Amino acid sequence: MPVITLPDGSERTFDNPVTVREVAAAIGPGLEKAALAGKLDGRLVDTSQVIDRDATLALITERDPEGLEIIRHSCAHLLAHAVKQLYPTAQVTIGPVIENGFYYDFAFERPFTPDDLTLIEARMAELAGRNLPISRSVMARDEAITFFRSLGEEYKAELIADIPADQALSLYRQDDFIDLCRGPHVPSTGKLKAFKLMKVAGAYWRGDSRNAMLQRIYGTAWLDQKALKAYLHRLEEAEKRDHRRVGKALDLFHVQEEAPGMVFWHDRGWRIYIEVQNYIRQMLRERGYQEIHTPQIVDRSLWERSGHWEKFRADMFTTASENRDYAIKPMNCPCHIQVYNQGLRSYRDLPLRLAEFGSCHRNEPSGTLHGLMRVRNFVQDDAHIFCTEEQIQAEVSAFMDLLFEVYADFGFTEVQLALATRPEQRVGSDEVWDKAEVALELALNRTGRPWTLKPGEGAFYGPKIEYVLRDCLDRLWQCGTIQVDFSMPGRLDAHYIAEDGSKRVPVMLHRAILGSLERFIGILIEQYAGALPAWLAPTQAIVLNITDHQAEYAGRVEKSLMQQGFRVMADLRNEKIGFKIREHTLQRIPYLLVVGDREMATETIAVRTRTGQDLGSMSLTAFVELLQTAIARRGRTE
RNA sequence: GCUGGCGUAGCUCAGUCGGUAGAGCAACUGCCUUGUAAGCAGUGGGUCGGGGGUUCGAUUCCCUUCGCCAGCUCCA
Repeated sequence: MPVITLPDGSERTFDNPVTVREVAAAIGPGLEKAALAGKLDGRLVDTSQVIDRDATLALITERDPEGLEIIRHSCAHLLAHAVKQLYPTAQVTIGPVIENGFYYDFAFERPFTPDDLTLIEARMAELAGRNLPISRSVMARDEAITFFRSLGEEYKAELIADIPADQALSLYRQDDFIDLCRGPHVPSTGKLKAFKLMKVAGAYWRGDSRNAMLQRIYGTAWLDQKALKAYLHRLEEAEKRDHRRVGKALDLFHVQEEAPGMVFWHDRGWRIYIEVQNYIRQMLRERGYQEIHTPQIVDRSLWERSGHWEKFRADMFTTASENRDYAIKPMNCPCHIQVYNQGLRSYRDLPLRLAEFGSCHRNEPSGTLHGLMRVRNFVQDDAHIFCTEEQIQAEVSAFMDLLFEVYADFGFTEVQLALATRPEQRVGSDEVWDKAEVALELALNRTGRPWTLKPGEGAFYGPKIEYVLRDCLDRLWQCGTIQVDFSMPGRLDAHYIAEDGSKRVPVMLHRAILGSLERFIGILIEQYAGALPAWLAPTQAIVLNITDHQAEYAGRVEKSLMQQGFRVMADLRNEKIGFKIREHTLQRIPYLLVVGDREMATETIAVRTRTGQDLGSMSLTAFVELLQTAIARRGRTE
């Protein structure tokens, strides 16, 4: 005699056990039709779920966020169903929901081609059109292993073997296709109305590179065709912002075969680079950092002492001269300790903050290189803070304040924060780890921002906080970081004399705000789609004459602005003004200064923005003021 | 590094079921002296990523190598 409590608080009593679908039907036929699943006492279940005792129930439809997730999950099954029909020898593995869609991994004797995807998608549409009922059943674990073995599904059997023996498993069947799945699923395939297969790529079985490589088919799924189209359109728009495309169009940088993963910065890109660097340089100075500069190439013996030679040799570029082996530095810290070690340090010197725009080389695997985002040669806004254990907390907090201030100046407010804690393999006592992890956690909580925990993902020498930004295609890139290091100062003989006269080893904090300047600029380019704010724009204003007659005046305007410290150019070509405006607007120059006879006569300039706004004619002084205001605002919008 | 796809003019791309290539934009030359997102005409430009093989003949087919793209793994 179950009593069902609905989300609005109302109760319905049934004489016999009922299914979720029957409850929906009792409320109304429209709801019965719309129900995709139920939420029974907070747990997502199928509409076929039988309820035999009192419970709270919410019906899940397209309007609930869970509804779309279930649709995507069922789409993954539909994909597997279609693949098994078309290619019976393919083996199914897993098919989870991801952001914007789903994927399914298959083991198959030959690669899937784009033509295969077309066929598979067509079969999916056909199966969806037949509105096949999806039914759930339960099977004992060992029985399930035998069952999937008999189907030749070895991967599935392996997955099930990892589940405790006493546990019963749920199976989902649609037509001739049966898959192991926790569920829930939509009641029938007709609920799947808007999906598209996107791409096929390799993926290791169980995410382990020692395992076989499977084929992963990615798809996207939405509530209706309109939402699907909107998503595809969004993707196209995002691709237009891709920093590799924009970097070429705006003549910022290039890469070429002879130097894979290393950037040739052109004048315009380098102006951005310098501007970013100088900004950070100033911020660090104001906060008590010293800027130093250390060698690119250092003898092997230092890397042996630091531990890099043993652990990361394959990832370092090396060179040799006169019977000595060298490594091109992959990071700056060992060199910074050398600077620290010059002279005897006192506790009064701490915290000592050493910063460097150090150019590092790491021999990253070829498959991981990606435009400016993942390169083999990069410059970090790197610094190492040498301090006592007691100072960790204050230094981390001060760093966080600085970091958010800097990110805000660049217009980034959405930052993902994560704390990576002690890994299995580590150095240092648990006591010290406790202290460091607590210090980082306190600093995170103090921000009032959400953060995630990554247990066991800290470095072997200490825990760290990661600051992650997204690119235009929703890929995540770590930019800032702060890491506590208990190991390296000791390995490289760093000491200070404490208040009581004893000799102690300092703690070292590795920290960066932008991380790699290359990556950060890549993200900036995408953030602004190339239209960088005035303070970063390679060219802040361009003077355009209408005819040769104003060439001399235009030159004077250019020179005056240049002498006042602005990045300005003049375009005196014999072209129509419309042509010039189009070209420089596409080059994303913030201000276009048009000078014709009228302006020349009145000693003014006609100002137009790259967004097409006409600011009218004004004196040069008025424009300088306007430009200065824009520059001072940096990337902040308020 | 792994799996798959791709590599044609400065750029974006077409093409060749094997007979040494084409468009638009850009560049160059000339005309036009122009008022807020493309003025007109003409000209030049490619060892079709590199190497090897098959063939009378390869940009096209095969092998190999490098790079790029997508994803996976990795990222001190």
